[in-house]
Amino acid sequence: MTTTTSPRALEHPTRDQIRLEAVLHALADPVRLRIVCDMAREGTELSCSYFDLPVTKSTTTHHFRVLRESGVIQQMYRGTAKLNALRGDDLDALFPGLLDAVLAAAGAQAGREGEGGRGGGDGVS
Amino acid sequence: MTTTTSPRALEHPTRDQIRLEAVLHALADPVRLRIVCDMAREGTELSCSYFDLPVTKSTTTHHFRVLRESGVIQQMYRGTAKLNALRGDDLDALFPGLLDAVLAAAGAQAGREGEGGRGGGDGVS
DNA sequence: GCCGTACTACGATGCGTATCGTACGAGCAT
DNA sequence: ATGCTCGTACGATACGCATCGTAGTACGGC
Repeated sequence: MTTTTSPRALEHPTRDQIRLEAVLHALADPVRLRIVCDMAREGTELSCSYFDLPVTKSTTTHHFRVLRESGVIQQMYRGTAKLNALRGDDLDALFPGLLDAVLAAAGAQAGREGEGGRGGGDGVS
Repeated sequence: MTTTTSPRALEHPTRDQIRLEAVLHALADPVRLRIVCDMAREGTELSCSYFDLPVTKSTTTHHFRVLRESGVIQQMYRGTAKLNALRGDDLDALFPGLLDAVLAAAGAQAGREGEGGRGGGDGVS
Protein backbone atom coordinates (compact mmCIF):
# COMPACT_ATOMS: atom_id res chain seq x y z
CA MET A 1 0.00 0.00 0.00
CA THR A 2 1.49 3.24 -1.05
CA THR A 3 0.99 5.52 1.86
CA THR A 4 0.70 9.08 0.76
CA THR A 5 2.32 10.30 3.89
CA SER A 6 5.99 9.94 4.64
CA PRO A 7 6.91 6.29 4.24
CA ARG A 8 9.79 6.66 6.62
CA ALA A 9 9.11 7.97 10.03
CA LEU A 10 11.80 9.70 11.98
CA GLU A 11 11.90 9.23 15.70
CA HIS A 12 12.43 12.24 17.85
CA PRO A 13 12.56 12.45 21.62
CA THR A 14 9.79 14.48 23.18
CA ARG A 15 10.77 17.60 25.03
CA ASP A 16 10.87 15.98 28.44
CA GLN A 17 12.85 13.04 27.11
CA ILE A 18 15.79 15.25 26.24
CA ARG A 19 18.72 14.59 28.55
CA LEU A 20 21.38 17.15 29.30
CA GLU A 21 24.20 14.62 29.12
CA ALA A 22 23.06 13.52 25.67
CA VAL A 23 22.91 17.10 24.45
CA LEU A 24 26.36 17.89 25.79
CA HIS A 25 27.71 14.68 24.32
CA ALA A 26 26.18 15.52 20.97
CA LEU A 27 27.71 18.99 21.00
CA ALA A 28 31.11 17.73 22.13
CA ASP A 29 31.97 16.35 18.71
CA PRO A 30 33.67 18.85 16.37
CA VAL A 31 31.70 17.75 13.33
CA ARG A 32 28.37 17.98 15.09
CA LEU A 33 29.24 21.26 16.75
CA ARG A 34 30.01 22.67 13.35
CA ILE A 35 26.70 21.44 12.00
CA VAL A 36 24.83 23.07 14.85
CA CYS A 37 26.71 26.35 14.43
CA ASP A 38 25.96 26.42 10.72
CA MET A 39 22.31 25.76 11.37
CA ALA A 40 22.11 28.50 13.96
CA ARG A 41 23.82 30.92 11.63
CA GLU A 42 21.45 30.23 8.77
CA GLY A 43 18.47 30.15 11.03
CA THR A 44 16.38 28.15 8.60
CA GLU A 45 15.91 24.54 7.63
CA LEU A 46 18.82 23.09 5.75
CA SER A 47 19.28 19.89 3.83
CA CYS A 48 22.00 17.49 4.81
CA SER A 49 23.79 18.11 1.55
CA TYR A 50 24.11 21.79 2.37
CA PHE A 51 26.88 21.09 4.79
CA ASP A 52 30.41 20.64 3.54
CA LEU A 53 31.79 18.24 6.08
CA PRO A 54 35.16 16.50 6.07
CA VAL A 55 33.57 13.07 6.40
CA THR A 56 31.76 10.69 4.11
CA LYS A 57 28.03 10.51 3.59
CA SER A 58 27.68 7.56 5.91
CA THR A 59 29.34 9.39 8.75
CA THR A 60 27.27 12.46 8.06
CA THR A 61 24.10 10.43 8.39
CA HIS A 62 25.40 9.05 11.66
CA HIS A 63 26.08 12.49 13.08
CA PHE A 64 22.67 13.79 12.09
CA ARG A 65 21.12 10.80 13.74
CA VAL A 66 22.98 11.49 16.97
CA LEU A 67 21.85 15.10 16.87
CA ARG A 68 18.26 14.10 16.25
CA GLU A 69 18.13 11.36 18.89
CA SER A 70 19.66 13.64 21.48
CA GLY A 71 16.96 16.21 20.78
CA VAL A 72 19.19 18.92 19.37
CA ILE A 73 17.69 18.99 15.90
CA GLN A 74 14.48 18.10 14.15
CA GLN A 75 14.41 16.34 10.80
CA MET A 76 11.73 15.93 8.16
CA TYR A 77 11.62 14.68 4.65
CA ARG A 78 10.87 16.88 1.70
CA GLY A 79 11.09 14.88 -1.45
CA THR A 80 14.49 13.30 -1.72
CA ALA A 81 16.02 15.82 0.62
CA LYS A 82 15.87 15.85 4.37
CA LEU A 83 15.52 19.14 6.12
CA ASN A 84 17.16 19.85 9.43
CA ALA A 85 16.24 22.47 11.96
CA LEU A 86 17.46 23.31 15.43
CA ARG A 87 15.07 22.62 18.29
CA GLY A 88 15.95 25.93 19.80
CA ASP A 89 12.64 26.44 21.57
CA ASP A 90 12.68 23.04 23.22
CA LEU A 91 16.27 23.38 24.32
CA ASP A 92 15.69 26.87 25.61
CA ALA A 93 12.66 25.78 27.57
CA LEU A 94 14.56 22.94 29.19
CA PHE A 95 17.98 24.52 29.56
CA PRO A 96 17.63 28.30 29.31
CA GLY A 97 20.60 29.98 27.75
CA LEU A 98 22.55 26.80 27.20
CA LEU A 99 22.38 26.69 23.43
CA ASP A 100 23.15 30.38 23.15
CA ALA A 101 26.13 30.02 25.44
CA VAL A 102 27.50 27.09 23.47
CA LEU A 103 27.01 28.86 20.16
CA ALA A 104 28.64 32.01 21.47
CA ALA A 105 31.49 29.97 22.89
CA ALA A 106 32.02 28.19 19.59
CA GLY A 107 32.00 31.48 17.76
CA ALA A 108 34.40 33.04 20.21
CA GLN A 109 36.78 30.13 19.95
CA ALA A 110 36.61 30.13 16.17
CA GLY A 111 37.33 33.84 16.10
CA ARG A 112 40.17 33.42 18.54
CA GLU A 113 41.83 30.77 16.42
CA GLY A 114 40.97 32.30 13.10
CA GLU A 115 42.64 35.60 13.80
CA GLY A 116 46.18 35.86 12.54
CA GLY A 117 45.83 35.42 8.82
CA ARG A 118 42.48 36.69 7.79
CA GLY A 119 41.74 40.31 7.61
CA GLY A 120 38.33 41.87 7.80
CA GLY A 121 36.17 38.79 7.93
CA ASP A 122 35.67 37.52 11.40
CA GLY A 123 32.63 35.53 10.47
CA VAL A 124 30.69 36.33 13.60
CA SER A 125 28.50 39.35 13.59
CA MET B 1 62.04 31.26 47.06
CA THR B 2 59.23 30.32 49.28
CA THR B 3 59.65 26.63 48.70
CA THR B 4 56.21 26.47 47.21
CA THR B 5 57.58 23.99 44.74
CA SER B 6 55.37 21.03 45.32
CA PRO B 7 56.93 17.65 45.13
CA ARG B 8 54.24 16.60 42.72
CA ALA B 9 53.48 18.94 39.93
CA LEU B 10 50.13 18.88 38.19
CA GLU B 11 49.80 19.93 34.60
CA HIS B 12 47.04 22.33 33.73
CA PRO B 13 46.20 23.87 30.38
CA THR B 14 46.65 27.60 30.24
CA ARG B 15 43.57 29.68 29.68
CA ASP B 16 44.02 29.94 25.95
CA GLN B 17 44.69 26.24 25.65
CA ILE B 18 41.23 25.34 26.86
CA ARG B 19 39.13 23.89 24.07
CA LEU B 20 35.37 24.06 23.98
CA GLU B 21 35.00 20.51 22.72
CA ALA B 22 37.10 19.20 25.57
CA VAL B 23 35.05 21.12 28.11
CA LEU B 24 31.79 19.85 26.67
CA HIS B 25 33.14 16.33 26.55
CA ALA B 26 34.24 16.57 30.16
CA LEU B 27 30.83 17.80 31.22
CA ALA B 28 28.97 15.19 29.18
CA ASP B 29 29.79 12.39 31.61
CA PRO B 30 27.27 11.97 34.47
CA VAL B 31 29.93 11.35 37.09
CA ARG B 32 31.96 14.38 36.09
CA LEU B 33 28.90 16.58 35.75
CA ARG B 34 27.97 15.65 39.28
CA ILE B 35 31.44 16.50 40.51
CA VAL B 36 31.28 19.90 38.88
CA CYS B 37 27.81 20.59 40.27
CA ASP B 38 28.94 19.67 43.76
CA MET B 39 31.96 21.91 43.48
CA ALA B 40 29.89 24.82 42.24
CA ARG B 41 27.43 24.31 45.06
CA GLU B 42 30.10 24.31 47.74
CA GLY B 43 31.99 27.12 46.11
CA THR B 44 35.25 26.24 47.81
CA GLU B 45 38.11 23.87 47.32
CA LEU B 46 37.24 20.29 47.99
CA SER B 47 39.34 17.20 48.38
CA CYS B 48 38.74 14.22 46.13
CA SER B 49 37.57 12.17 49.06
CA TYR B 50 34.79 14.64 49.76
CA PHE B 51 32.77 13.31 46.88
CA ASP B 52 30.69 10.21 47.32
CA LEU B 53 30.78 8.79 43.85
CA PRO B 54 29.43 5.45 42.65
CA VAL B 55 32.79 4.43 41.24
CA THR B 56 36.08 3.21 42.61
CA LYS B 57 39.05 5.36 43.54
CA SER B 58 40.82 4.58 40.31
CA THR B 59 37.91 5.77 38.25
CA THR B 60 37.57 8.85 40.41
CA THR B 61 41.18 9.74 39.75
CA HIS B 62 40.56 9.28 36.05
CA HIS B 63 37.57 11.62 36.07
CA PHE B 64 39.40 14.30 37.99
CA ARG B 65 42.23 14.06 35.53
CA VAL B 66 39.87 14.54 32.60
CA LEU B 67 38.37 17.56 34.32
CA ARG B 68 41.77 19.03 35.03
CA GLU B 69 43.23 18.40 31.58
CA SER B 70 40.19 19.88 29.91
CA GLY B 71 40.61 23.04 31.97
CA VAL B 72 37.41 22.75 33.98
CA ILE B 73 39.04 22.41 37.38
CA GLN B 74 42.28 23.27 39.08
CA GLN B 75 44.03 20.86 41.40
CA MET B 76 46.74 21.33 43.99
CA TYR B 77 48.23 19.22 46.69
CA ARG B 78 47.87 20.05 50.34
CA GLY B 79 49.52 17.37 52.38
CA THR B 80 48.10 14.01 51.49
CA ALA B 81 44.94 15.53 50.16
CA LYS B 82 44.39 17.07 46.77
CA LEU B 83 42.19 20.11 46.58
CA ASN B 84 39.94 20.76 43.64
CA ALA B 85 38.49 24.05 42.54
CA LEU B 86 36.46 25.14 39.56
CA ARG B 87 38.20 27.40 37.09
CA GLY B 88 35.13 29.56 36.90
CA ASP B 89 36.92 32.75 36.02
CA ASP B 90 38.87 31.19 33.16
CA LEU B 91 35.83 29.48 31.75
CA ASP B 92 33.75 32.60 32.06
CA ALA B 93 36.38 34.68 30.33
CA LEU B 94 36.58 32.22 27.45
CA PHE B 95 32.97 31.13 27.21
CA PRO B 96 30.78 33.67 28.99
CA GLY B 97 27.74 32.17 30.59
CA LEU B 98 28.50 28.63 29.53
CA LEU B 99 29.29 27.18 32.92
CA ASP B 100 26.34 28.93 34.49
CA ALA B 101 24.02 27.63 31.82
CA VAL B 102 25.26 24.07 32.22
CA LEU B 103 24.98 24.22 36.00
CA ALA B 104 21.50 25.67 35.80
CA ALA B 105 20.54 23.04 33.25
CA ALA B 106 21.82 20.25 35.45
CA GLY B 107 19.95 21.64 38.42
CA ALA B 108 16.78 22.03 36.40
CA GLN B 109 16.98 18.49 35.10
CA ALA B 110 17.67 17.10 38.56
CA GLY B 111 14.71 18.98 39.95
CA ARG B 112 12.52 17.85 37.09
CA GLU B 113 13.32 14.21 37.67
CA GLY B 114 13.23 14.46 41.39
CA GLU B 115 9.59 15.61 41.42
CA GLY B 116 7.34 13.18 39.63
CA GLY B 117 8.84 9.84 40.29
CA ARG B 118 10.69 8.76 43.28
CA GLY B 119 13.74 6.88 42.40
CA GLY B 120 16.92 7.44 44.17
CA GLY B 121 18.47 9.91 46.40
CA ASP B 122 19.73 12.47 43.98
CA GLY B 123 19.90 15.03 46.65
CA VAL B 124 20.20 18.58 45.51
CA SER B 125 20.23 21.07 48.28
C1' DG C 1 60.51 3.79 62.49
C1' DC C 2 55.86 2.04 61.30
C1' DC C 3 51.42 2.18 59.73
C1' DG C 4 47.31 4.19 57.93
C1' DT C 5 45.30 7.38 54.68
C1' DA C 6 45.01 9.73 50.23
C1' DC C 7 45.86 9.49 45.79
C1' DT C 8 48.41 7.61 41.50
C1' DA C 9 50.14 4.48 37.89
C1' DC C 10 49.67 0.63 35.10
C1' DG C 11 47.43 -3.10 32.88
C1' DA C 12 43.18 -5.36 31.41
C1' DT C 13 38.55 -5.37 29.68
C1' DG C 14 34.27 -4.41 27.68
C1' DC C 15 31.36 -1.09 25.41
C1' DG C 16 30.46 2.89 22.76
C1' DT C 17 31.32 5.30 18.68
C1' DA C 18 33.54 7.69 14.70
C1' DT C 19 34.95 6.23 10.57
C1' DC C 20 34.61 3.98 6.14
C1' DG C 21 32.80 1.11 2.05
C1' DT C 22 29.21 -0.87 -0.32
C1' DA C 23 24.60 -1.98 -1.36
C1' DC C 24 20.05 -0.33 -1.32
C1' DG C 25 15.42 2.61 -1.50
C1' DA C 26 12.98 6.94 -2.65
C1' DG C 27 12.06 10.62 -5.43
C1' DC C 28 12.94 13.70 -9.67
C1' DA C 29 14.43 14.64 -14.61
C1' DT C 30 14.83 13.26 -19.15
C1' DA D 1 11.56 3.17 -17.90
C1' DT D 2 16.50 4.69 -17.03
C1' DG D 3 19.35 6.94 -14.80
C1' DC D 4 20.80 10.41 -11.33
C1' DT D 5 20.98 12.43 -6.82
C1' DC D 6 19.98 12.27 -1.95
C1' DG D 7 20.05 9.88 1.91
C1' DT D 8 19.80 5.12 4.67
C1' DA D 9 21.15 0.60 6.31
C1' DC D 10 24.35 -2.73 7.42
C1' DG D 11 28.79 -4.69 8.23
C1' DA D 12 33.55 -4.04 9.48
C1' DT D 13 37.18 -1.77 11.87
C1' DA D 14 39.84 0.87 14.89
C1' DC D 15 40.12 3.91 18.51
C1' DG D 16 38.60 6.05 22.81
C1' DC D 17 37.18 5.66 27.21
C1' DA D 18 34.75 4.34 31.59
C1' DT D 19 35.42 0.87 34.58
C1' DC D 20 37.96 -2.14 37.63
C1' DG D 21 41.89 -4.41 40.40
C1' DT D 22 46.32 -4.31 42.21
C1' DA D 23 50.59 -2.43 43.30
C1' DG D 24 52.99 1.62 44.48
C1' DT D 25 54.17 6.56 46.24
C1' DA D 26 53.66 10.66 49.26
C1' DC D 27 52.44 12.54 53.59
C1' DG D 28 50.99 12.74 58.42
C1' DG D 29 50.27 10.58 63.00
C1' DC D 30 51.64 7.27 66.53
